[in-house]
Amino acid sequence: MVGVDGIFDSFARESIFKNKSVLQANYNPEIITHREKQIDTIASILAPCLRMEKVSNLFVYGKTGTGKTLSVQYIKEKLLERAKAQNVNLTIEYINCKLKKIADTEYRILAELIRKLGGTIPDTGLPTEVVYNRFIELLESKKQMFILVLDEIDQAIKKISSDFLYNLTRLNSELSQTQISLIGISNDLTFLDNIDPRVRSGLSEEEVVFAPYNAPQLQDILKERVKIAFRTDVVKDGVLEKCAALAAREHGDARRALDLLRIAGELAERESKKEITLEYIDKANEKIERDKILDVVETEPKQFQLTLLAIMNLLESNNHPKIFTGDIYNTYQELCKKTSTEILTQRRVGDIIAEFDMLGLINALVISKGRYGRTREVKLAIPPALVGKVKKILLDSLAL
DNA sequence: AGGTATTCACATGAAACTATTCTCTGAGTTAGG
DNA sequence: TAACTCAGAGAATAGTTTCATGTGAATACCTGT
Repeated sequence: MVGVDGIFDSFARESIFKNKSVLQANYNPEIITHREKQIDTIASILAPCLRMEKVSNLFVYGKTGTGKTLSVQYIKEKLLERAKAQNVNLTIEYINCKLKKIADTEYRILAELIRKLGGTIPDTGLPTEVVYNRFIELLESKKQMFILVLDEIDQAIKKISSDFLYNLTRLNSELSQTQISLIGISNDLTFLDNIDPRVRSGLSEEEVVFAPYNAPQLQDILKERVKIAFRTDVVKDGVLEKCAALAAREHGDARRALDLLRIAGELAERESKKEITLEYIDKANEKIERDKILDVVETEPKQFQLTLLAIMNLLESNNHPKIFTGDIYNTYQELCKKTSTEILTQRRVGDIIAEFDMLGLINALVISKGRYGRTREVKLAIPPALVGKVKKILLDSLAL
């Protein structure tokens, strides 16, 4: 252990970082490498707004970390600059629909918009229709072009019905002063397939796809940032390439590549090293995985923790590596009695198991055992090195 | 042996319910003129 | 009479229950050889 003074000392020394924020997620670079084509396309689609002409609704697809949000934000800034210079009354609002408690329902998205436009609206208690009316009122208060960017729109539509989008596209007919256009950003490429065709045609008049970066492209991106982020000679040979390769494996996620580099840097610095070597990338990779898992396990509500513990206990006692929903439910019930928690229905526990699958803590595969029914076959996806720690967290937090 | 028909043990979906938190409204109350 | 208080009605939301329907393939059950 270094001790508190030691920690402060190592921070007082010269950092290997020159400007760490460059590697953080919210950083907006001057130039967006390898996205020129998409940016041009989007720009040409949106350009008519500078002449106060209605802009086509636009849909942007691409996996996480492919630069969708970054590109759209970039164009937004440029457009606003230009609009100001040309005296065009243009408003562009960006809303991330995934943010819990802020914009993940119809009501909240509208409320957030109203706030951004300078209105006030309570968090709850009002009929949604009232919120609509206030929104329209605000829009109509002056003549303007309004572009609404809805990021991670697929997340929101899973919860809200697609009527919401329909209403938005239809809003123009109720507006006399304002022209409103939508830009939807989605991680899910199949998203548009499962929504109402009426909505689809209105919504996605134009589409732009962001393909995943490949490893060389990721390297280029990293190179750009490394120049600004680190002091010279901090990043050893092969480090960039490795970051890029690891991230390319994760569907070309640039964010992941940058995270790897940043955390590797932090780890190296913590050990008061002057350079980042390959081993730190491996450590960073592990740390990212570990933190993600531990964070999920810790913050999950009680019933989820009980379910997870049931799964882990079963896998431990049972030599077969295969366990099924029914077994889990039985063990879960026992655990509930032991902790005097109320027992949820099997229906619900089934959903909880499905959610763990989504989170990547387990692998659950729906199989048919023929005469013996249909069920999920569950395997733990937590790395063995972490199992002990996860279990301890569960036992602690459940006071067992 | 080969072909159907059953059947299990859940999965998956939709709707309804519950508890909580919050707004708005209007009746009743209060205090000052 | 104007301002204030406060209870009740109505909303949104998250988490759940209830009810209903779906489903893939191992078996049971035929059927004719």
